[in-house]
Amino acid sequence: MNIDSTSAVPIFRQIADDIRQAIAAGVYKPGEMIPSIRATSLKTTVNPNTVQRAYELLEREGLVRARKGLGMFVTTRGARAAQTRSEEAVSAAFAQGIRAALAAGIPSTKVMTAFRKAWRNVRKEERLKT
Amino acid sequence: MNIDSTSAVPIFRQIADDIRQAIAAGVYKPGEMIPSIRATSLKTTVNPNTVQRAYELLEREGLVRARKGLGMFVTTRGARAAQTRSEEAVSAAFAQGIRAALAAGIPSTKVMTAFRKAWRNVRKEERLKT
Amino acid sequence: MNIDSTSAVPIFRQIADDIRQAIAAGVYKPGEMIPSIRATSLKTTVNPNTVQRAYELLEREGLVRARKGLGMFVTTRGARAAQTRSEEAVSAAFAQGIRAALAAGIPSTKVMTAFRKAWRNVRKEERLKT
Amino acid sequence: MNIDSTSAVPIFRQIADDIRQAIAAGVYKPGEMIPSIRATSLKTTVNPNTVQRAYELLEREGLVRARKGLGMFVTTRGARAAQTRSEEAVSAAFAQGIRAALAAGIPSTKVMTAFRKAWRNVRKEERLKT
DNA sequence: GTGGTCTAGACCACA
DNA sequence: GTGGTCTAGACCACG
Repeated sequence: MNIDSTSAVPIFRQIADDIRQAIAAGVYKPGEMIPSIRATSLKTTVNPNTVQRAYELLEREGLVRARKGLGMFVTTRGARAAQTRSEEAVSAAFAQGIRAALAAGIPSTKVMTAFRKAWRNVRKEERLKT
Repeated sequence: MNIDSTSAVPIFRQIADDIRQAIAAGVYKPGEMIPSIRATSLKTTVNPNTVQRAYELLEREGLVRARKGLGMFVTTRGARAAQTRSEEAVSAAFAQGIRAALAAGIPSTKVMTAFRKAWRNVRKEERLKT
Repeated sequence: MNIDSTSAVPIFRQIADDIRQAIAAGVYKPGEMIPSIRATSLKTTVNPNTVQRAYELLEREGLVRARKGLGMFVTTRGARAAQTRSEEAVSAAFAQGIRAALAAGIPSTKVMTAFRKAWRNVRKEERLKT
Repeated sequence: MNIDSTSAVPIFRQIADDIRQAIAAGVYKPGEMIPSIRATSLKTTVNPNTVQRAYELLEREGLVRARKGLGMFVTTRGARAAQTRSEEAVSAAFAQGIRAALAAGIPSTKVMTAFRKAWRNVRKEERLKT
C-alpha cells in the first residue's frame, strides 16, 4: 500500500481507494476480514484516526460491515459493488481527460495517441514495481 | 465558462483551466488580452479576488503577463505552453484511470470499452450543449 | 519579525523574506515545522490570509511543504535553497546599487566608500537592536 | 533609455531614475533643457501621461523646473541634488543587501565576495552594452 | 489544532 | 479603466 503524504488527494481517501481496489480485485473476498485499523495504521504509519475515517467511508459505501470486537468484513455484495465503483472511477477519469482535450482543441487522433501512450507507460510502471 | 461551485476542484483552478484551454485552442492569441479580472468576475459571478488568484496562476505558468493599468496579455510562447499543459493534463487523467483499473483488476478489454464509451458520452454531451 | 506596513514591499513578501532568512540561518531546520499561519498572524497582527499568501510563496519556492492538519515543514533541500535564494537577493541588491552608481557617473572610489559606510551603519543598527 | 515593461518597478519611476542619473552624470547641465515629454514618449513608446508623471516627480524633487511653452530645465542646484539623490539610492541598495545578508546568517567574507563579484558582473554588462 | 478556499468590501498604484 | 494588496470573517477538509 503506497501512501503519498505529499499528494493532493487526502490520505484517508488513498487508503479507501486502495482497499476498495483490493476488494474489487478479489484480494479480500466476501466474508473475509480486511486488515484491522491498528494493523493498517502500523503498516502505513498513518494516524489511526485517519485510517478509521477511510474505513467509515468503505462502510458507508456498503463494501464492508463492522462487527464489534471482531473487525470489518467484506459484505456479500461488497465485491460486486467495489468493482462497480472502481469502474465508475475509471470512466470518470477518462471522461475528464476527453473533456479537457476537447476544450483545448486537441485533435481526436492526438487524444487516441495520448491514451495508448498512457497505457504503455502505466504497464511499464507496473512492471518496474514488481 | 462553466463554474461548478460544488466541485472538489477549487473555483480559481476551474477558471484557470478554462482560460488555459481557451489559449490552447487559440481563442486568445499571443499578444492579445484575456478578459479583465473584473469582466470575468461579472460574467461568472465569482468574486474578483478568486479570479485574480486564477490569473496569478496563469502568470506563474508563463502563459500570460500582467501589465498594470493595461491588462493581462498572452505571451509569445503562451499558446505553445498552454497546449503542452493541456495535453499533460489529458495524459495524466488517462494514466490515473488506467492505473485505477489495473489496481482493481479490471481486464484490458473492459478498460478499452470504458474508454470508447466515455468518448461517445462526451461527444454526445458536447452536441447537446450546442 | 519586523513588519513595515508602510513599505512599498508587500507585507506577504516581507513575511516570506523573514522566514526564508530564518531557514537560511538555521533557525528552522529541515524536517522541522515553521510557525503555523495562525501563530504568525497573531504575533505580527497581520491577517491570516496575508500570512497564508507568504507561506504559499515559500512552498512554491520549495523551501517548505504543507501538510494539512499538521503544519508546514522545511524540506530536506529547503535549507540549501533558502541560502541560495538569500545570497541571490544580496547579490541583486548590490548589483542594482552598482548599476545605479555607474549610470549616475559616481566614481569607483566613492562607490567603495558608500559600501563600507553602509556596512558600518548596518552593523551599528544591529548592535542597537540588541 | 531602457524601459522594461515587465519589471516590478513602475515605468514612470524607471524614466525618472534614468533622467535623474543623466543629470547627475552631467548629460543635462544646469540651465539646459531635458527632452520634452513628447520626445521621450516617442523614443520610449511610453504613454505621454506616464512620462508626464515621471517629469512631475523630478520637478517635485527640485531637479528641474517647468517653463510654460518652453520645456523643463535643469535647476541651478539640480546637478548637485541629482548626485545626492543618486548616491542615497546607491547607499540604500547596499544597506538593504547587507541587512538581508546578516539576517540570513551569511558570513562577512561571503558578503564581501558577493560585492566584488557583483562589481565585476556589472562592469562586464556595461562593456557588452557598448 | 492544522492548512485551503471563498466572499465582501476597501484602498492603492498604474496607464 | 487595469492589476495588486489587505482586512474581516466565514466555512471546509484534514489529522
